Amino acid sequence: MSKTAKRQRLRQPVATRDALIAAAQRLMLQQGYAATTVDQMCAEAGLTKGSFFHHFVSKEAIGRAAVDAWGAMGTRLYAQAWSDPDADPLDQFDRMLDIMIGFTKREEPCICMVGMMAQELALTNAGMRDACADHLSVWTQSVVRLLIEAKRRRRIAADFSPARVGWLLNSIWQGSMLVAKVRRSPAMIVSNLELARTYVHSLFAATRTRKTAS
Amino acid sequence: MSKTAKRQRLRQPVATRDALIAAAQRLMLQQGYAATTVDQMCAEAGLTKGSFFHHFVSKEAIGRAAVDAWGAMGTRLYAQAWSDPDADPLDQFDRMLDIMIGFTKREEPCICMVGMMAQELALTNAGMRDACADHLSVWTQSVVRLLIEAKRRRRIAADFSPARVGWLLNSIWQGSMLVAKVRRSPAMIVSNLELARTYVHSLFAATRTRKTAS
Amino acid sequence: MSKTAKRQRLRQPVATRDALIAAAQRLMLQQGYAATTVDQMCAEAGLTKGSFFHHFVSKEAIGRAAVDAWGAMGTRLYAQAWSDPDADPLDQFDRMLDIMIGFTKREEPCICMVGMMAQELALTNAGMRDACADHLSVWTQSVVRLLIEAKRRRRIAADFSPARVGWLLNSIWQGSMLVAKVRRSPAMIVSNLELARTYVHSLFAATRTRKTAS
Amino acid sequence: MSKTAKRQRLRQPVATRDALIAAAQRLMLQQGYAATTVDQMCAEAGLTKGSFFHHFVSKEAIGRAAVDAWGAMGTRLYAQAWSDPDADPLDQFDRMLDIMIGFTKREEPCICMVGMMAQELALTNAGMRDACADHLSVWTQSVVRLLIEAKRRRRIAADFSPARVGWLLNSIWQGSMLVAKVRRSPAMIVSNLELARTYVHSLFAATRTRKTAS
DNA sequence: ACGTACGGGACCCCCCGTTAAT
DNA sequence: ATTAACGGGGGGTCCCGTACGT
Repeated sequence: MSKTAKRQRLRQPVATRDALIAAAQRLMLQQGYAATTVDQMCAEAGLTKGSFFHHFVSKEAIGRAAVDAWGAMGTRLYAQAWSDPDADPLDQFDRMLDIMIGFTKREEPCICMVGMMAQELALTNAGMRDACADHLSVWTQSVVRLLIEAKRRRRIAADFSPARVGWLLNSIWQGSMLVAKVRRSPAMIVSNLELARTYVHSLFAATRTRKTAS
Repeated sequence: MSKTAKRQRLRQPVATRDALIAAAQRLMLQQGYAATTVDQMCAEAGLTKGSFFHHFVSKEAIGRAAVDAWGAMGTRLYAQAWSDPDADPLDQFDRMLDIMIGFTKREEPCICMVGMMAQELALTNAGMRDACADHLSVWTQSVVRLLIEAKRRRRIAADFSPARVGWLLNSIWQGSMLVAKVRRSPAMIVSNLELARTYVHSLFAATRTRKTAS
Repeated sequence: MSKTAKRQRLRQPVATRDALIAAAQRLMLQQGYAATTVDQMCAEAGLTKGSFFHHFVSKEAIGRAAVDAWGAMGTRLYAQAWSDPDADPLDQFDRMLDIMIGFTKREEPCICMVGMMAQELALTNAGMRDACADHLSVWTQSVVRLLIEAKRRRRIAADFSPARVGWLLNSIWQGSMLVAKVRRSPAMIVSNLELARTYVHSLFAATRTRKTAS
Repeated sequence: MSKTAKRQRLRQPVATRDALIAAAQRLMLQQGYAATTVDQMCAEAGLTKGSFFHHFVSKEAIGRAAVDAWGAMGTRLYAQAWSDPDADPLDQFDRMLDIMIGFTKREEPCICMVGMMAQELALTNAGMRDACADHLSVWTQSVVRLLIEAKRRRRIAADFSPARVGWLLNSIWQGSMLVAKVRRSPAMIVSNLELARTYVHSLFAATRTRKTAS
């Protein structure tokens, strides 16, 4: 009894797996993929290496799982912005920016797992590269959809390509986190997001505040 | 004879050192810092590992030297844009964007050593982080100077902070390279840079043609 | 098959660990600490280097374990001399000297692991130094206890300090092994021990034969 | 001019050689032979490795030179004790012990280069072993000569072998330095030497103080 | 006499993954 | 599901020694 009890810590494979993924995210966000060792992840999750390879066939596998979990988390996070499909597209866009800004206020430095893995592994690990591309696309497509919808509903100041603007916004977001990390200036991320907000609004003829006021 | 056959290299320490740095840049741009081994760099430079540590005291040292060399290279590259101090600031800005666009047309994927090292090491290597921050600042400051000068010479559409815009542009540049890498879409970098160009121009009331008129 | 052929060892961690310690003792006694490599110890123990660090966190750790094992072995060896607490202290002392003399008759050169590590590492490795000091103290204290007891039971020729004499004896023992090693003269150790025996006896007024008379 | 001046630091090959030997002694006394690197010795002596191998063909060569220099130094030191060949042998012996005791009072820990190298290298380096044996013999023979002379001049309490006692004394001296190093107790060396003094005096019928008094 | 560039090698450490057992 | 023991195989570092200028 006591022996078997001691031996099997949880018997909750899902929880154990999630703990490993969380450990992978923490460590890889901090150190990158290559510098993070399986032993470190095991230590963080409180188990041993033999157990690790029961849940993940390789280090690469947990890396993939960690980015995928991160992508899903991001999708859930942003989903709050467009939970109301009838809301004004620009309002939804603003809510999304606010969510991003909120993300920068956390204690940990504002880093994106997808951006980390993309930068480090894109040229050497095609699977990881494509996974990162997919996660970035999901978010970008949401923005593009918003912009298309806004174009339909509003007058535009000058024509623009929603897809191009969507990718620009994603690039700004990723680049801001990167640059802010070395500068240790989370405030710069907010600054960049606000400039992006103004930019997007400027694409449309009437500013939103005026529109709602009118 | 057979012993003396395995002669030393060229007795050109500077060339050897430069070869090592070039190898470090090539490999680290491709694989990242941690995944790049000293053996790989030596093989690329045609040197033995025993000799490596005569030129660099550690792997970290060559990493630093490689980013610093990259930073200097970038500074030289951009310097062409503002070689003529009397030129119109916005023209200089456009030339700089053209240089960047030209950079994306090379055969190798468009990656920045500073951005790579920053992403991977900012949180674990303070020295590298600060070096990267310095290199980013140098370039940003050049842009900021241009914007300040442009503000003085031209009418502006709406007030803006040159510093904030400068960092936004740098974030766009870094983020574009990051995102383009996973998407394998160098065209997206050009798209983003063109949008940035339009954005900056839009900050000023008068078009550039007026300047020539004045 | 061919893969499973290279099976793991015996799955006897204790035996493996002991084999490693024995290998460490053999090699370090022969070559010293610094000149002994982890590879050599693994080869002697029939283990691979990769496995070594599962049992010992570092080379220093196995060095410590090896001296501690040596110290324990010595304590067991000497314990035979004072197994009978009622025996005459000088008889016990003589038995101890006989045990030492027996130690010099083995095939291997008569060397003490504690003395080896002490000489080489005392000034650069405080942990090892203190461990060696402890092992030396244990043995010295046993001798000191004997001398104190002998003083109580016998008349002394002239007053002496048991502690000082105890450390002198230990110094003779260690110094004899050292000098005998370079002279390749184990006989000298015996000679020194016999002189030490006579010296200790001379500290007491009555010969041992009187004791049996009393 | 200035170039050649800078290039050849001393043009005093003997001084440079001596500086290297002194560095070797300092470092090897501290760390042992194997742990001392050629680079360390060069740094201590203020020159570079290329120059080192001009003076010594190998690391082993400087090791030998260092022990030989140490042996010669010891011989000079002890020679003060028997500078007057007509003096009483036991007085010369006492002076020698006083010189040894003086040696323990220095700031550095009391260590003997010969004992260090002997302990570490006796079983792996026959040349070094024999060199150490020679240096130990030289000193022992001086003591033996003293004891033989004393036996001729004085009445002895009981017969003894000068050679055996000479080697015992040397063993005490070496063992005391070894044990004192780990115990960080230079006082123990003095204690041991004083006990040795008393022991040697006890070999002769009349104590010296009485003899001079009478 | 002395310095610099370099070669070859190996040392300690550790890393990813597997196997057998519980 | 979880663990400990273990295997290969580098990774970074450094070490001793040499060749070759000056």
